[in-house]
Amino acid sequence: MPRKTPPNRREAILTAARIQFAARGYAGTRMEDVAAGVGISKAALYLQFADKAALFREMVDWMLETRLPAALPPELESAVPAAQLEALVRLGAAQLGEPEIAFLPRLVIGEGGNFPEMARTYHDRAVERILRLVADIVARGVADGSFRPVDPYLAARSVAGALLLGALWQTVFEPVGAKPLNMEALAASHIDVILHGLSTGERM
Amino acid sequence: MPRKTPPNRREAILTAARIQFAARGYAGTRMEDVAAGVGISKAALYLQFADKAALFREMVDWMLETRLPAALPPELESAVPAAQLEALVRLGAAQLGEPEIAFLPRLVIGEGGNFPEMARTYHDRAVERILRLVADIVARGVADGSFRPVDPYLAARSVAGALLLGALWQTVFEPVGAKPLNMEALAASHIDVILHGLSTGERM
Amino acid sequence: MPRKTPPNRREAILTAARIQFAARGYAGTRMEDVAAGVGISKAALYLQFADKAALFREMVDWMLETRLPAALPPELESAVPAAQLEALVRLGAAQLGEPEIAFLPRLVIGEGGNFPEMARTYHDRAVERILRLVADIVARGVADGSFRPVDPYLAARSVAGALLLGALWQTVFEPVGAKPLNMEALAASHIDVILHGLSTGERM
Amino acid sequence: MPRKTPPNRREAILTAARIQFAARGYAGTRMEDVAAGVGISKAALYLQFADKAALFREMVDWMLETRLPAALPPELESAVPAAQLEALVRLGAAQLGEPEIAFLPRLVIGEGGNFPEMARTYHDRAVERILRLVADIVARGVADGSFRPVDPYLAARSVAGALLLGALWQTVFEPVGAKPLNMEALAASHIDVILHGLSTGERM
DNA sequence: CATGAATGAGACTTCATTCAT
DNA sequence: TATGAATGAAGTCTCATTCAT
Repeated sequence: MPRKTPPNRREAILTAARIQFAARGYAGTRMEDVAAGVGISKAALYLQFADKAALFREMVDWMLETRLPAALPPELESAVPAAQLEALVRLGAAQLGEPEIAFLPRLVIGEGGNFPEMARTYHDRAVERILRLVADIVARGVADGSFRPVDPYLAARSVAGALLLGALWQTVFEPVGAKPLNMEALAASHIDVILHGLSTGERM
Repeated sequence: MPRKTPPNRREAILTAARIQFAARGYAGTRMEDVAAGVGISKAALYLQFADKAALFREMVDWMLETRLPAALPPELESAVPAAQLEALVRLGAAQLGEPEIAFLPRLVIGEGGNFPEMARTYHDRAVERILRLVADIVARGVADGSFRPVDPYLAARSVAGALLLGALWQTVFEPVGAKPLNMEALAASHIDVILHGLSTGERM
Repeated sequence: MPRKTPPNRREAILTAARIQFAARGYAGTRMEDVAAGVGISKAALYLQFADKAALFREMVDWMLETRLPAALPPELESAVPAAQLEALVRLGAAQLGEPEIAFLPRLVIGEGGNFPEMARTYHDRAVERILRLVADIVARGVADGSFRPVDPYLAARSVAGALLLGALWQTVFEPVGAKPLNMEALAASHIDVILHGLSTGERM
Repeated sequence: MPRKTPPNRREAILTAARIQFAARGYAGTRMEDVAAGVGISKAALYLQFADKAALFREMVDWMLETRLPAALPPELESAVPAAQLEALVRLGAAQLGEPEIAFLPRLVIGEGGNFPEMARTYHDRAVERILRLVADIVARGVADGSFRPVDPYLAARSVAGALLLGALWQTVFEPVGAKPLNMEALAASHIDVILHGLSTGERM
């Protein structure tokens, strides 16, 4: 019926693709399912995307573009490292607590082997960026004496690891009956441990 | 060609399956690839395993049975909690540093959605067991005053998270060009941060 | 190649299926053969039928629906039982004389073991109905004194048996060299014997 | 264990084959099932029979050789045609009432298309022989004036048809819920109808 | 002779992708 | 542009048949 393709047609497809890929993985998702999710024909998908792999890749890219920026808070520029770290962990936990975002790490981990460029993109734009952000904060703390002299980039893994674990817990294990994990509580505990672990003790 | 089935035929298949599934994921692996990996015909696989899904599940179970026990060290029963934790993290890092084991978390994360029982088994036998082990050590430390009063089970995630991140880094991102991660160095740094974060400061 | 599916695509497939199944039986028929018979691809069959078994079952159902009604004559209501019986036998012989119909009993007999529902349907819709029809006529003859007091339902088997034998003769034995059987002659002889056997002697 | 093949090994296989083929048809029967029925290995079957088709054919031949002769009674040579016919129908009904024999017509009808020689053999040795036997009796009756002047060979179909119908009823339709058919009662009714139909009326 | 183990060939199905309307 | 219909390419699984012991 719509003569002109609605301008949001692409997004509608990407959204349907996100849902299907998140639920069934790349191989388990049929183009027909995605089409049905949008309410259009299979063939119409190919008017917007070259093939299934392209749809998958562009969906991941789209998620990185539209959802990730929100994860990088520009406003706490001036805070002390400890406060910045705390805010960042809390923010990350909140983001990864949402299923619409938490599925991404899972998907990248699972399909990365068959989509190297995608894994690379995800690494560059999400993982590396976040680790770098954390590492910078840690480095600043070390520099100003509020943090002990640790390797910032390695320490960043100590910071980020628990959040990744939490996200995967929710998407992989809770659906099969694992005890639900409260991401906020995890964040609070993690912040407590991490900040104690990093701080020199003078402040904080 | 071979006369009597070598007694390790099953294991040979499982090994080939491990390699293929690790490399291409469940859907990406063709039974023919596995058979070729063993040097037998496709049909011979079905002499040992009911179908592809069974082969996959049994491969994961087999990994859990044969590789996991080594991860639970009985010898440091009597050590102080901090020492136990340190040993455990070092051990975990070493284990997850080996590609033959590191692929498992990746596979479970990626295929868990389509193999719920497998995800459940992995959760029960690996994830939960390790978290519980760590949590028990932490609890003991809290009890004897060497650790600050933290929630042991949440803290266990702070401990395990970095190792998981390291394992996934190696299997997911290093193959696509990410900077190699030295698991030993990560373990050392993580131990430093975590023990500082948990300890009361009197000892250690 | 064809643009719009001809509206008779389903029927075309069913017809090709009839021919193949009649010629080779269920197991002996390959979906590829059926597809080739229609001039389409194998995959196109699955657009219309869920699987091979469904195609087989629906072909039999379709035959029962489209061909059977013709075999059940509603018009000789008012005739005397003997005349009704004669007409019915003649009609049955004519119907079963056509190869496009005669294969059905053969197929049901041969594959009924593996397709119980089909056997049941065939029994209900063809066999039982015809036997009942004959039995009713016989019962009417017994009631009006033109037939001897026989068990109508058993006598119906005496009536139908020869026709079944004739149909199977043509489909099973003639192809391997048996002496051809003239169904009309068989019908005439059978009518003679049967009517003499049933009648009281007053009329006829 | 048995060093020498037991002399009844062939028969044991044939018996197992009979059971399996009767239950599942030719295609539905796996050599493994037959072997399991005998309690030997699949390979052992090939020591006695060239291949599956040979086993099938020889099983049918074996049935014809061992079971059919019993159907031809030598003792009523001297009886009147009517009595001979009655005895023959009763005997045939009794034979076809046994499942171990009744499956044969069904099998021949179902698989005859794929085993022309078998169909031919069955025709020659069973069908034709019985029809000829009946026809001879009828001819004798016609000759001695006890039967009306009918075509003996066609009339033989009137005689045999009901029995065939009865046998197929039992093997094809009773297993799917059709009302059980008492072969003895059918025989009695059939004899009544047929003899009345054939006889001149003077005797009998 | 007997068999456990192996395999080649084949059949069914699925699905991403294309095309004529 | 949108789509219903079609298909080629694959992949899983089965099973009759064959060896080496």
